[in-house]
Amino acid sequence: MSKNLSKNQLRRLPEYLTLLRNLKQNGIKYISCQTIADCLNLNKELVRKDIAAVSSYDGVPNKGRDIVLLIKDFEKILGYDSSHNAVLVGVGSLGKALLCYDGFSTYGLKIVGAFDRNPELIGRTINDIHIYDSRRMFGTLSTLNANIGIICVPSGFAQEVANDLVDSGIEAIWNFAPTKIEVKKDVILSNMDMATSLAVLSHQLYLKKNKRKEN
Amino acid sequence: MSKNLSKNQLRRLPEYLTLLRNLKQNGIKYISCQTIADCLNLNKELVRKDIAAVSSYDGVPNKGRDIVLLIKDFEKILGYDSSHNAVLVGVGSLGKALLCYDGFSTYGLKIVGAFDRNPELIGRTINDIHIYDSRRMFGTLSTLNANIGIICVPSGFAQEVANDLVDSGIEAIWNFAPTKIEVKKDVILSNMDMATSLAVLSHQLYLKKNKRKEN
DNA sequence: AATTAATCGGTAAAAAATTACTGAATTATG
DNA sequence: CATAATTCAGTAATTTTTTACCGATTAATT
Repeated sequence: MSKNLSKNQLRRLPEYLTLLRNLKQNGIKYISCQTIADCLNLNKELVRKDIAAVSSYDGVPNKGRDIVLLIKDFEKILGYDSSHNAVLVGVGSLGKALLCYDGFSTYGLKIVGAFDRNPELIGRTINDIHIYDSRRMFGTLSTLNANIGIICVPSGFAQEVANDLVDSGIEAIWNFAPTKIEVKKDVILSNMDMATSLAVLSHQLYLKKNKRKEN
Repeated sequence: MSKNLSKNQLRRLPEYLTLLRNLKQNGIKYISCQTIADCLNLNKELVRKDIAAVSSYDGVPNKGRDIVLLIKDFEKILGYDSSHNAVLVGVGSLGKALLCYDGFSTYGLKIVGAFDRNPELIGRTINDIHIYDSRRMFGTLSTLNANIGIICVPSGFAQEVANDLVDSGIEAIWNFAPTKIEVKKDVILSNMDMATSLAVLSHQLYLKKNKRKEN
């Protein structure tokens, strides 16, 4: 079980995990790399490599791997086993949506508090999550025991909020604002980039349109 | 200007575009690949390749490229120039958030209608976007002139909704539901995958934690 | 007007990722 | 109990992506 996963590999892991969880739901006990590859339309050798990098034990010939153990390996590598506490900053439309979104627990994420600077929101509760004054982040954060900060403020404030989070001792930032932010390199940063996701789709529409013109 | 962009390239394009738009805001007129590389912490040769694949004209030595023209090239390749009309299906917490989100126009996307099957929502309007009965998708969709469908329903209904959208003649699907959906191959599909984004972050937290243990 | 400095595009080299292959091991089947 | 069918791990080959290099070109400077 190596720990040096490439970025591409890391992108595939959640797909495997989703599939495995589904299969387990359907009563499957053992799973082979070949089967996974077929399900996800991937090359079987690629899957073999990925699984080998994640799995803590060898597969069984003509049988595959115990799906329960494999899921555990994935969850461990992805850090989904030990639940992470997160705080969300910026209770606007997107922020509210995320507070109400109940799917995060699947990924071992729990939102334990929110911050905003709007007096009308401070003190209120959304989906049992308390909203604190973002100007008092430093003190509040330490009591919440959170190590992930979710940024949902408008682009113009994202960097400022990131700085505050870092100053308050956060370890990782998940940025939903459509802008680049910079943090010192021992802080982990992941961008939830709608632009990128949309770009893939939009570019293909562009190609399709041009193809039509040609004909 | 080639049109065969690799997936990695496609992922970088929105970053370039965001940067270029920012620079333009700040009054920059000309931009070189070197500068772009420096700003984004990328290899300059890589940037050169990417720009060459997108730009419709050559750069000027010792000067760079006209930033306005370059932005236009990006917007064209990404399909952001001709505005795409989209409909959103599933006006739950996330769906509402997206309806209220005003950043899509930056990407040439306009939500022209929404669908839900909840009678309390049907007929209402959110952010000037009308909510229609999702059971009457087929007829309604044709009047809205939309070619992108945004799926925001719970996982269990995502495939069903995708089928309805395809049957109603949609060209592309942007899936926000945390599940895999399948469509016939002439329909474009892009997943807005929070799991993937979170995985990157979560895995690094895992590595960090293990490192601490070692010491 | 000549020189300098910086950029470009194209090609070549290096690195990384993916795919293919091979032999050994194990379960299931006849 | 032997055979056949799968699967696995590890290595090798291929493809793709990224990085480096080089001569030509052009704007700015003197």
